[in-house]
Amino acid sequence: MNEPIKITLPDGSVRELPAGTTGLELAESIGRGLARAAVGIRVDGVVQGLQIPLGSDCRIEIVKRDSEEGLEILRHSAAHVMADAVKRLRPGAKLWKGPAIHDPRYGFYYDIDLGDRPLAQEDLPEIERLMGEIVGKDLPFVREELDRDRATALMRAHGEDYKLATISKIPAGDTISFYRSGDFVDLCKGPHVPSTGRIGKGFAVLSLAGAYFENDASKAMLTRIYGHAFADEKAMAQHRHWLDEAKKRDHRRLGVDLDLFSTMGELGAGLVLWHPKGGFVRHKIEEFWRQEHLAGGYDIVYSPHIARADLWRTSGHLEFYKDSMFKGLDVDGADYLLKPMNCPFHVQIYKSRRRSYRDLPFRWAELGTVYRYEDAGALHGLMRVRGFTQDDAHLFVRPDQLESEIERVLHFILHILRAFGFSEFEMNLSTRPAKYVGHLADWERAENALRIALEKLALPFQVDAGGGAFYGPKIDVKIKDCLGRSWQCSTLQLDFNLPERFDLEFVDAQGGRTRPYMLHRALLGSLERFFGVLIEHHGGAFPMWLAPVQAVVLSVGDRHAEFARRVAAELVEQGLRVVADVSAEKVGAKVRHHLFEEKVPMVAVAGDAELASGSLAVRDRKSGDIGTLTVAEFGQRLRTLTAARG
RNA sequence: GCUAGCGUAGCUCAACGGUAGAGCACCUGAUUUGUAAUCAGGUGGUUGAGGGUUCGAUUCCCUCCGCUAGCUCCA
Repeated sequence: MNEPIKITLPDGSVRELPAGTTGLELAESIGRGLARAAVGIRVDGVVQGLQIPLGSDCRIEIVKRDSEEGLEILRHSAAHVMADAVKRLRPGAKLWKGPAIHDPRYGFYYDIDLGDRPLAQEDLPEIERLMGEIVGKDLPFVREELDRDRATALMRAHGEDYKLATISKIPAGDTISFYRSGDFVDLCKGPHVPSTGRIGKGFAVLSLAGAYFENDASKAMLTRIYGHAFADEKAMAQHRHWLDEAKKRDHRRLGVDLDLFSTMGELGAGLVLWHPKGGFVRHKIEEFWRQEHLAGGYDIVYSPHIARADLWRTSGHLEFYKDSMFKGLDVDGADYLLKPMNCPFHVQIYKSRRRSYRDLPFRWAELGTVYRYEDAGALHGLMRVRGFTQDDAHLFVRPDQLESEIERVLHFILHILRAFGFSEFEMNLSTRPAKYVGHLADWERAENALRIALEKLALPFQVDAGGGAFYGPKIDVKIKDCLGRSWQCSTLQLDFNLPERFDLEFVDAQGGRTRPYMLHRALLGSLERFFGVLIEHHGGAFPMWLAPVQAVVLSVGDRHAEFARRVAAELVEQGLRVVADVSAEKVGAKVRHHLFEEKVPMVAVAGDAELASGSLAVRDRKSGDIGTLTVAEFGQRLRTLTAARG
């Protein structure tokens, strides 16, 4: 019998068990329910597999399958089982790697080289079925540690070329471990569930894609198979429901259904047509944006879509972003380029005359349409396009104004985003990368100013050390939509490059020349993209202030048509967006069409009773029947909701 | 750009070597309707484009364009 060891449980109680007891045996000794839910064990803070024997006194915590770490173990183990299933289906398949991932959409994947026998979407159910068989056999996951030579020999024997590459990258002295489940063996650090049965029934094989070996576009393209696994079938079903919900809110779908916008091959990929309804929403967004900017101390500027190549040479864009700029236009023998950014123009406005310290800061904003040659494969609906309008602004500030201007911009960003119904944000500070321009002292000061501004906001933020652009540090703001997905929209960036390249200066109080700090910022980012996010967030049902049609007056029969038209016209005269539907349809069909297909916020029925009393029977898309309102009350209600931006 | 897949009427889909069909939408007519689909009739497609194989191509092959899922990229 082994020496007893002392095991401290999370509640502080201590158990004595023989050394060599496995985590699973320990869990069983605590309780059967716990043992059933266990997928791993945290030993002195480190998560490991339940099959590993405990060697000495330790503090432990059982990792349950529905915890974040538990799910990771579950998903990672499911990835192994999936690879096992794929190898049964395609015996020559070579594995690369198959981790669990943190993404609301996917749980795990495995990158596999299938040679000349690729898998198709139709093969996924078969993979899932084979996984079910392997889970049903409840094969134990057995950990093996091998020295480098044996490890290499084992993988060579299995024809796992990619694993050989991985082994060669494992530093000398590190443990090389494998996990076996039945005949399947995989190079893997672990941890894994004790046996395949523990994966349970809450898993699915979801999709196929390509992925480069070692994430390098110059290397072989492997097949990536995505799957998901949850603690139980119910959670898996909920996830499927989430996927359905996301599909229903897809802005590309809603763009067609609600006639908001289109992109079509006839124009060229990644170019957007805003239809009247989408155009109206954009008009409202822009109207609000201009109003807030003017109130917020900005001046509005405009700049052209093209400029001489020289400008882009001076700015450095041609040097750094040539591949993503559209090819030049020949204008009377001179080379002109479509603008990928607005900043050089704003810089030129700055340079158009001598600037005094008394006039700074300048805050110049523009809804500037830019063109970027994005990779064809990167294009996606409105989210990633080749022509889009940035809600751009550039600030030229005196050194002593830097901190206060940064703070001001951050407040402004949140103010604007909140107006669109977003309330959750993720802030990210990106600092100096290895390759940078400008002076170290400027970088440090700027990073400090950004950090302090973030701290003052009292919103949590992440630091991406070294993640800044070569020309300056930045803060990015992501918004969370109603499905919990985050979208990067706002950005605030310092620029130490352009002021230098264009030799910007102002006359300071001593009559000397001083270089201003330059800040770029965008709030919505791209109007196209923001519109896409807005469509998905609201599921196409825009809030009253943005809705292209705010209400429809429905006549019950022909004798109410004139009344319905008159009421609609009256409300339109009051500045509301109301139309009458006097078609020969039943009321039910009209309600269905306007409220649920067109997603109009309100309908108002005009029948005999309403005609007699000059009122309307109002129904709200969200809250249902509101009752009878006079025409004046109805108009007032619409106005109130519009003003509330609700 | 890369890998895989897809492209048939405005939308959703059928036909898969033998000159293209349904539902919805749209138009017309009937119905006069009270809160999630009234009925009938009709219009509508050189099957993304071009080339090839074939007696014959929406169907098979090639190129291009576009789209989708990822990967790479994203000032």
